[in-house]
Amino acid sequence: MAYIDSLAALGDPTRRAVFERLRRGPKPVAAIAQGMPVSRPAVSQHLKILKEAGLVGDRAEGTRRVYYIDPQGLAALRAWLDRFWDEALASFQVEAERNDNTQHKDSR
Amino acid sequence: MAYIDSLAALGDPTRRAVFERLRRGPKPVAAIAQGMPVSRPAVSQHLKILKEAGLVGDRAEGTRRVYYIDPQGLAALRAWLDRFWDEALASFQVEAERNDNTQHKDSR
DNA sequence: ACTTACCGTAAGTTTTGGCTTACGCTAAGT
DNA sequence: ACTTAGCGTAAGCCAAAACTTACGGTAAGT
Repeated sequence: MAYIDSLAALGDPTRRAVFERLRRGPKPVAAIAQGMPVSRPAVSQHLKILKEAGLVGDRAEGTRRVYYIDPQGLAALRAWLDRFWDEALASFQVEAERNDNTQHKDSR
Repeated sequence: MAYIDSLAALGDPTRRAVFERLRRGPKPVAAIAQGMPVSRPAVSQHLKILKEAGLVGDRAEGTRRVYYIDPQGLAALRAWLDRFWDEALASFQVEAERNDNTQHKDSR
């Protein structure tokens, strides 16, 4: 259940900020931490969690570590959300019809 | 930015469990808390946060409060995710082409 | 009217988890 | 070889937040 870790990971504001900084393309850690209100080690810790959640990947590039968004993690989250959406909407529909049947007299 | 609150809300495991119990349709609080490892007041507090995030709605039904999933909250989350998906995939594509250009000699 | 079922909220406690500082490792440059 | 840049990890601290117990309030049933 990768979507579970994804939601837990994206639940934190700073972690979401880290994640969104990779939206435009891969970045080394120092570049991500640049201008952020937290220290670089803090960013590293967040990246670790994001990686465990399958949301980002990393590669070594000399002495620096370049992180990038892993489309698979996003895909898993999207899949969960879509499935949830369908089910919720279906039950919503069912209940709407149920209300139509029970209220015979008046619209309002 | 409703999606922010949505992600923060769904970040907690028990809150996600509460939310998922409403997937099949509306339920009163006691029914939601039924069989959960936490107390009923805890569930109430989680429902409050889910409501503030726009993920659930509630209506009074006699002495009980029936909670249900609010499609709008899910829609906001989906919108954010889709937008993010597009951007991330685009930058991913760009980088893939960049790699093709820099490696002239050999595949792999 | 009295009781009971159902629920929200307050207060207080405990636990989670995010952050910093300190340290160690590897790769590259001189 | 020595230095420097770039990161990851450990230890410890602290604030946020999740949970429990206790209480009060409303609606329905008797």
